Amino acid sequence: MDDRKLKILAAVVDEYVRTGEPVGSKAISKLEHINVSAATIRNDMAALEQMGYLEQPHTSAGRIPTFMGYRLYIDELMTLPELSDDEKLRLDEMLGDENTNEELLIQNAAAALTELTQCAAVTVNSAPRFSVISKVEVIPTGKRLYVILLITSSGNIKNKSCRLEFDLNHEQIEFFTHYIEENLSGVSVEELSDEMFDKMVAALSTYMVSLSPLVKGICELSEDLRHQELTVRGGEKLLSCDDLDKMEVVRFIEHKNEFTGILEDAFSGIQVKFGSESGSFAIGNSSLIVSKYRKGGREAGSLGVIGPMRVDYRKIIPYVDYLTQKISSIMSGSDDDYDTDEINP
Amino acid sequence: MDDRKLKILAAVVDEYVRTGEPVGSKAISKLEHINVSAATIRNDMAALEQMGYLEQPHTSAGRIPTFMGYRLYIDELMTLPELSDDEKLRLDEMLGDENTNEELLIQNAAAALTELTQCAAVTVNSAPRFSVISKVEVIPTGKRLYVILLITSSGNIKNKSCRLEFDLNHEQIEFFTHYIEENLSGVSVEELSDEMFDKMVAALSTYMVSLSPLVKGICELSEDLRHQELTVRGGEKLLSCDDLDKMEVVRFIEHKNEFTGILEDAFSGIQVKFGSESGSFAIGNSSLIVSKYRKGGREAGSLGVIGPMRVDYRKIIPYVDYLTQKISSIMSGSDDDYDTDEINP
DNA sequence: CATTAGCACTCTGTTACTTCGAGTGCTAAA
DNA sequence: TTTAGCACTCGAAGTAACAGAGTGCTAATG
Repeated sequence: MDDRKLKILAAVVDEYVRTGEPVGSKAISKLEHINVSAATIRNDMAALEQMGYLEQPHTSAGRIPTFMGYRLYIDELMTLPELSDDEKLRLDEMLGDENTNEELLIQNAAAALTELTQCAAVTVNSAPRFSVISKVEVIPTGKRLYVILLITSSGNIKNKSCRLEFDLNHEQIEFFTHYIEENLSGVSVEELSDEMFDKMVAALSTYMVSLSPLVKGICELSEDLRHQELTVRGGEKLLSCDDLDKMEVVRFIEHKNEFTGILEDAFSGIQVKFGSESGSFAIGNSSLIVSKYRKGGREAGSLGVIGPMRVDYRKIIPYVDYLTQKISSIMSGSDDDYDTDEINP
Repeated sequence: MDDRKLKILAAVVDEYVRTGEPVGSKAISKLEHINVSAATIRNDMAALEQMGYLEQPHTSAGRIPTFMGYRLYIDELMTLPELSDDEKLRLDEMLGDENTNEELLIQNAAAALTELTQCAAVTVNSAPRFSVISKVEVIPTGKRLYVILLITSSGNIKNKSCRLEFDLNHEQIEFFTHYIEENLSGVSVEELSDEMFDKMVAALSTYMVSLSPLVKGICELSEDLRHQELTVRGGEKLLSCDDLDKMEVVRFIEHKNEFTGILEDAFSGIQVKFGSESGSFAIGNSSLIVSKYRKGGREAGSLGVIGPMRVDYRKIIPYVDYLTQKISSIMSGSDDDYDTDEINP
């Protein structure tokens, strides 16, 4: 693989991103940093097409990058400019001051991204990989009616109303909550499984059959706890770019919560994924640029941008990068962060 | 206003809904129940256009109904066919059996509507107009950390975590919950206002300043309680009909919760609203067909369809009507319905 | 007087044809 | 190996012609 060919590929991507038109050999040859003739470029472009990095919409049109082309560009070729101090200042302002609450912080970041990139911004809260159940509480609220309260080490609280067949006395409630806490405290929310609850129901049934609705309730709450929420902001921007299928866009926005998985990937740092690359992602020809933010050293969520594949990566990536880092540092500051030792004193 | 003109207007709407093309005088004259010549119809159509019920996309095209035309058609002219037993059976099946839980019931109804009408289905839970606060609970969960629990007569439960500046002893908590319950129990959720909470903060501050975060928390919870949720299902159907602005569709789906108001109208029964009629509704040229379902005699939510204005009202209205009635009767059956007297024993 | 038949006119959508230009691949020269 | 030149291809855009649907108007009819 020629060094010049890589240079030409990068130039094609840059030009295509800039103009949106298939780019021809002549346009490339006119670029400052390219010192070969159009004919040479034509030859190289033909080779790049052979190798699968470029394609022609039709004979006698310019070339556009393929997935492989973009991939190579992003992973190896692209040079990322530093954000200027002005830009950083602007982003800081859009994010809000240090006192902004966490949810608003994320919302502001998303708003900033949509505005600056003219794409849709997406956010997800991370799966609570490290939080554990720290407290269970059962509160009578009416005739045979009880509210279960489940609190995790990360400060998440869920509740649910349960109807039993008999009323419980104080001791029974004590026994139950103790039993549950003994079995669940310290267990990571992620590890909670239906089988565990089945076992507990079985074990409790020797004591009192009618407690099983409570266990079932706790089981449902633990599902709630694992639930991740995805938000989309500025989805309408995706309609203006016509390389995206509008149906798919709407379906994505409507069923957004089914796609939390894709924003959650093992390793951290900026990631770029293409819609058609991973089978899992809904919008064909789309591109997802996303990074994680952390809170007190732990992954707390992801923030990113969805746009067409033809998008200005060199502009967007620094934005996403800066914002997630800034958010991480704000969230991990001296603010009130829930922590295990504080919850269970 | 001629009787024949009304007949012609109805025929134009019917034909336009059926074919999607502007309808001309000849097409109308061929209909069975019309016994006048095309020329006569032309005269009447010109008159109807004068009166604002019809319009021409351009000279020498057929006529299409205006908002006013649709409005008149729906309010006065349209004849609604009864659902056949087969259709009713089909709807019943799609709804699920009597044991289906309430949320699923609504989801199924929405799914049925999207499938049968090829439009988007929308649902909203009603504002909790009649529910009142029935219980307040404060639970210590950590160092200076408390969970507030708010329970309403309709079985709605909300919680929130609060950090105080000092720890509270048992008596203080007792005092606080009593104070709150005394002031709030019996008050309709709808009536809760910021001023009320301000007063309470002021009153409590003589006793203990540091309780104000708790009151603030309850205030926020009461806002949560008033929060209505709107769901859209099958929104992508709206993209295929090209009289709707795709941007507006996406914006609507993305910000759906800002539109709960429009589905909530004073009187009950089937309602048809046009996007452009009421300034409040997002999608121009759209039509909203909606009705309320009830639970135990009280409004519990609304269910309906959003489509283009050119939609088969004679088909959709009976569907929405039947489904909401059926849901009401299922929900008001012998199932476990929360009721005030059961919650506060 | 309301209704109808007839007719000239208007406007759109479609098809066929042409032209234009950008871009290519190939060949031959440097 | 690179470059200049050239014939070729293909889509986009523009034009003309045409068919068809629908109208408004006028004059005739019961």
